[in-house]
Amino acid sequence: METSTTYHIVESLTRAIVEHRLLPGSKLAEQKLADHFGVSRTLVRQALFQLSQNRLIRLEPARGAFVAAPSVEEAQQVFAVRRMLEAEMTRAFAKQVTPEQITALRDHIKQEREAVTQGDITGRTELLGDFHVRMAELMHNDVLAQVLGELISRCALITLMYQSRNEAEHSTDEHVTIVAALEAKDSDLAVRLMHEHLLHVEASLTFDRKVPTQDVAMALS
Amino acid sequence: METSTTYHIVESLTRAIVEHRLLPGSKLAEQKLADHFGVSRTLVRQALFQLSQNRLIRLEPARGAFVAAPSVEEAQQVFAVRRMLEAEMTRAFAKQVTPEQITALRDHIKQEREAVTQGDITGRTELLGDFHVRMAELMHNDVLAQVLGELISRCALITLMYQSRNEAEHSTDEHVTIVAALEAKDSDLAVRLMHEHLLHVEASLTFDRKVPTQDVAMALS
DNA sequence: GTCGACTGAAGTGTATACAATTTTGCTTTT
DNA sequence: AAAAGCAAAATTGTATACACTTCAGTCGAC
Repeated sequence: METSTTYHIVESLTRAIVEHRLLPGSKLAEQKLADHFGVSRTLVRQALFQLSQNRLIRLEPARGAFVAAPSVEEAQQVFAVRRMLEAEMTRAFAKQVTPEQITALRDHIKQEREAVTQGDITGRTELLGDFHVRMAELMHNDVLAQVLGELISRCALITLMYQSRNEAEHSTDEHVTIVAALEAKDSDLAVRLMHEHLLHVEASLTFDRKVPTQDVAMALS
Repeated sequence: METSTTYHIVESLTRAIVEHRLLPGSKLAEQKLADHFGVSRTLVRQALFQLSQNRLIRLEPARGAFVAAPSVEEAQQVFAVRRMLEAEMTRAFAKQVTPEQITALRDHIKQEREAVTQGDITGRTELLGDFHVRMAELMHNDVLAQVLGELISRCALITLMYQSRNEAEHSTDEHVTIVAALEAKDSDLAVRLMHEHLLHVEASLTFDRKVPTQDVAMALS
């Protein structure tokens, strides 16, 4: 089936949503999008369906597509799942870790730092999430990498909404300590650090919840 | 957007694939399906896209849709993820278990036994998988239930291919012991039993691998 | 003045038409 | 006889047309 044109629309809309150029609750009219991208509604509908699978928009029958306004409760559930999954992933990783893997993770952390210092908000959020996916990839388990990727992108909207620069730096620091524990093959420590890391990230999200912002945005659209 | 008609097509094709009335590798021509269901290609294409997300078919650009032939390696990766996720799920479940939850799980096991004794192969495979999803639902974590459901349906094809009646009975027995450990709030035991249970299921799949069957089917179609 | 029904505009859901690609079978060549 | 090339048929990809639902605004009744 088709991929490239539809994929381009998906990417474009994803960026717009994730960069908050499209606010939660906004209506995404098919014809307007079709005109904007210079294609027919057919391709737009394919893209919208794909975005709905990514939870970035929600589709209401006969009413159309709307930018998703993920609830904090859903994000908490996602983090509960991530703690379950990533704790055990970390344990398995520590048991089969190689020097090359450590190097790869340290390289990744370097990229994180650059994004944080340069104030690249979208980039840093993506990289902070990719650290976890990178671990899965280094274990050569594609399924794990994909499931984890879906979980992370599922609350990317929320993460972006609430994450401050301070917290981003803190996350990178924690990544460093996790890699250190992995290098030392101290699996119990690595697992504990990963668990706490995910608790910290979740806590930073739920603290300063700006729920009103969402609702106002919805009302205005 | 639309749901009911497309959903019907998805369900119908899913059953056909899972019941091996459509063999792995078979071509799914859009017009033929459209004629069969009495709808236009538009709805068929929507259904096919959805099935590709469920990994039941794979879409090749400009070539069409084919029933998926999942590899044993992929199934092994799925089971690795399930062990990570479900071990921790079981631990969390044991810590907050209520008598009502135990009753619900025992009810489910009763259904499993009926399907097994009646020789309902498709039903029993579905129910054996649903036991695990049921646990997630009883924890009131919708995200967990959904992720687990996707993982399980992802290798439903393989499970169906290789599971014997003996193994189905064994699985039900293990479910019983897991529930018993949960009732006793022995979380370490429950976790260990769940872990071993998943190892057993995976082992039963990889033992008598009939890989040639797949390839022949693909060649013939 | 407010609430409710009606009417037209706008938007989604499905079918069909057309364009582009792939597949197939025949012909031709070596 | 086997392989390569070509043309027609079949199939997928995209656009458009039409039906049906939802939404907005107005008019009328109370």
